Amino acid sequence: MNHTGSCTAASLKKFNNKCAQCSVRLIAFCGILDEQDIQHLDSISKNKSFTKGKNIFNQGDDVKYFYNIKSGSVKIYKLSEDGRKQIVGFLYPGDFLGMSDQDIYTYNAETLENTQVCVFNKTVLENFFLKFPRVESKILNIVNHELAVAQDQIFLLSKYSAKERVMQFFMNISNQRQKLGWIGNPIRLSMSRSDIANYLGLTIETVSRV
Amino acid sequence: MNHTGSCTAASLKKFNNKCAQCSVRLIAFCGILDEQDIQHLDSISKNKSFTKGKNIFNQGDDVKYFYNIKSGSVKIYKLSEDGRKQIVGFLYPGDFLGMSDQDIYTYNAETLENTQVCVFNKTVLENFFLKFPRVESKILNIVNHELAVAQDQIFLLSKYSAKERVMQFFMNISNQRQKLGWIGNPIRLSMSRSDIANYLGLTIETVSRV
DNA sequence: TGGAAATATTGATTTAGATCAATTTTTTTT
DNA sequence: AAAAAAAATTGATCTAAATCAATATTTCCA
Repeated sequence: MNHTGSCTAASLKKFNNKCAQCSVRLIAFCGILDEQDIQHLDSISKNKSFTKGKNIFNQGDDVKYFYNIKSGSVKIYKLSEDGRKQIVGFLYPGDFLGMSDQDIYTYNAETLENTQVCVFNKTVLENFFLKFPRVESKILNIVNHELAVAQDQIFLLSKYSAKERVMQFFMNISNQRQKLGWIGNPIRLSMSRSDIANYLGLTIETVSRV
Repeated sequence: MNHTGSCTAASLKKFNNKCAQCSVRLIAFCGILDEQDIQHLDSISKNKSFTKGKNIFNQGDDVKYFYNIKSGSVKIYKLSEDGRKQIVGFLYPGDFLGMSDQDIYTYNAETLENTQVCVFNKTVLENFFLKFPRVESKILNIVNHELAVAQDQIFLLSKYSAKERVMQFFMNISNQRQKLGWIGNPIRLSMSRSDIANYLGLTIETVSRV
């Protein structure tokens, strides 16, 4: 065994601060935990990095981990049996992903750029919920928000014209950035035209035109 | 004061069994509660009936109540500023409705036929969650399922042809009925062609044709 | 039960956006 | 920095589903 340093439990604790100092803490589900309780969460989370275009998980895989995005962005998409693909959402710093109503992920998650995430073991985080039910309440609120966003997208796909869809997309991006406190101009989008078109239920040519 | 009967608390309790004997108990969120705990839920719930075509609540109203459907069916739909309407779901016995990510309902709920619901005061049920966190976990699972259904609908609206949409709709109805243990044939639909068309992002003429 | 109103079907025509195709621009690699 | 590859734009044509229109059928209610 390698002894490069000798630390007591107490002195270790003060270095165990990735959650306490996390840049997305206040906008993520962990924002409801105080300085004391965040240490518990810290002990069950791990940081991980993905380069651009990597799969975080795939549709059909067993749900082993939940994720929080720290930086970068992610597209989530579904594939049908015959290979058709539909992007059902874009996720940004502070967003939580990986939860499912089943034991398997119901969609693919792929990074749009270099992305840092915070990883939780599914079972361990679920046990954490038992100790801190307020955290599960917060997650419930987040999933309800995702549902509301999905219903808005249903409206868009069914009732909006191509022009309206693209306009709404930029409105959403703008609101998203405002929420993250980003005021960058000109706007640089992490997703391709092809991803935008797919998400909006249009072709790339139509998006270019409108 | 009117004394038509004198009951002790104990004798009252044995009549207080609408939840224990509820026909949808095993398929609704309350199914996870045992004979003991269901009594607590019973004491905070109230039955209510709506005739066909009545609003249970409207988009924009303050969220005061949550509902469980006991019998009948409900359509939930969103209205845009300029009056366009989009049905985002049909709900059946056992389904839970009224939860929102905000303090206001984000859609309208209207009965498709005579419908019996079970009503919970929002604040009271939220306090109940604090005592029985397993119930909130169950609700979280239900909302995750609704999200998965909404994402399937996004796929349908963006990638399926008119024929495929109508076929998928009948598949869903069929699965729904099987889950409720209904084997009725021929199938009687509670929603109009116009509702089906709206839900599937089509016109009534196209649904008639395919 | 009959007649009105609502709902559904079928037909003719139009159109928004898809598809096919040819550049042009941007990004990546050498 | 030049060449190659990838992504985006622009143009011409096509088509699935919308719209407009005319019955037909079902439901409602007096």
